[in-house]
Amino acid sequence: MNRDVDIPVRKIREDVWEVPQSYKDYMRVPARIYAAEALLDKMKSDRTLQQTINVASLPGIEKYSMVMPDGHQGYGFPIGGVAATDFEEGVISPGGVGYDINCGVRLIRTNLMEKDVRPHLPEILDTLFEYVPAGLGLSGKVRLSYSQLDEVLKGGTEWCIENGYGWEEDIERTEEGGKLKAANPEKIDEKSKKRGAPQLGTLGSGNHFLELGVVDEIFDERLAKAYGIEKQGQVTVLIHTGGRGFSHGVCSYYLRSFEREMSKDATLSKILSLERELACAYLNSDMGMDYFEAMCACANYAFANRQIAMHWVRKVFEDVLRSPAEDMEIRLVYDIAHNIAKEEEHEVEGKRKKLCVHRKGATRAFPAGDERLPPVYRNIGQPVLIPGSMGTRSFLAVGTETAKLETFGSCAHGSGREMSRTAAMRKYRGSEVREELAKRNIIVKTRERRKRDVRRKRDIPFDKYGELAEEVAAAYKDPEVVIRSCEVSGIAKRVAAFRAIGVIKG
DNA sequence: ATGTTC
Repeated sequence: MNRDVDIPVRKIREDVWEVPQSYKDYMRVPARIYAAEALLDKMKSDRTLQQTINVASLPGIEKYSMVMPDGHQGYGFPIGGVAATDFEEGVISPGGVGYDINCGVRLIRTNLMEKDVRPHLPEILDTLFEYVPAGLGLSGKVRLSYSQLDEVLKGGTEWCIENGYGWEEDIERTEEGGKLKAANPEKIDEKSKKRGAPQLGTLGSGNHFLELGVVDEIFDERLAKAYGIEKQGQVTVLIHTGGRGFSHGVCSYYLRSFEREMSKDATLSKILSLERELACAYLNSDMGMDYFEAMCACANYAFANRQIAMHWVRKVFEDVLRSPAEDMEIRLVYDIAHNIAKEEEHEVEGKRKKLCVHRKGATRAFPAGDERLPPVYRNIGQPVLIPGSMGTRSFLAVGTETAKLETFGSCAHGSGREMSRTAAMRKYRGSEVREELAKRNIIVKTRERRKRDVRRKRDIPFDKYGELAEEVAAAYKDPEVVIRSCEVSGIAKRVAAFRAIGVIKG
């Protein structure tokens, strides 16, 4: 079961572990694991540790190849992987970003209380479901021409605000102001543009969701208040989605191109033979920079996607509750990317360096005082969003000095999968998952499947809510364990917890 | 994650 028990892992301190660079000759830096022992043991049952070790072979990697407490096996990099490479001499790797570029989360607060919203919950969810389509391959309500799509790719959240999809204040409450300046629409292939143009403002599938919740517990009153989180029972909204089919197309396109290019370079050829999924290109090369600029465009698309979804949340609350969004104080707390490679400066061995920080299923977590934070949060610290799964709590945390010093200002991004989708489908029935949540007063809305649309697996009976089983809480790590490990290792500090009352599941 | 197999 535990295939990686032979890897030498030594304890650095509570919930921090290290595999020395000397373990393999291709490692350029040690591998670091931020996790409680039980989480570390789970990482040994799949390829998580081996993948973290492989990432340590990337040219230009600084300090450590890291994996966060919710880490598990992914494509090339583990999900939960963090790796920073020298921007001048190092490489960029699409596997260190993921297929869903700028998949991320947005937390919204309101001044409404659970009792105000409960009676209207079914209507709110039904209406939201119309405005923010959930499921594979669907089109959104915003219709874009190709030239408008290019404007979105360059402008991100700014384009949304200029075109009536949000408030000016939403911009500074989004990581990087919702706009990566290096974005270049010309670096996107036509096929991805065609696929992505109609999908803006859609939720997608899998673990993507739009969730109405309430404040369940406040751990730090001062910070919570600064983030607009004031009391138990206060209604909040979480949106988890990313760059849709658009980003998937771009990632696939560049992975293919990278593999062809790598065989021409001796150093990169070795990486390709070690692990094909670690395709990469020097940032200081045409191919590397093309991907970087395309990836930034995808990131802007995803920021815009979540911004437009929030716009519909404001509109639906207005329509159903018959009150202006301003009066209900439907305000963005923060929007954060958790699948991205960012140009950031960090201190390495006493020197400030320009790095490419890959966060793949990992969240930026800057502490108070960081000059890159917007004025509203500069003296408070960056809000860190760690959503749970269906029926478990989600957390709002804050970045720490330890994170800044050790993990290039990064921490966990959520609970992390623990059971494969197929395994979850075999073990649980979607309808039962839905009923169990209903017993706990959590309404789940999702696209119902028709029998003829579902490719039958012989041992799994048809269920119109079948896909819900893939996202059952038991298929994920317990978020309480993940947040504890973030705190014990020192890379984040919890501020508040939320529990869901209504979920639109993608 | 994903027009769930270019």
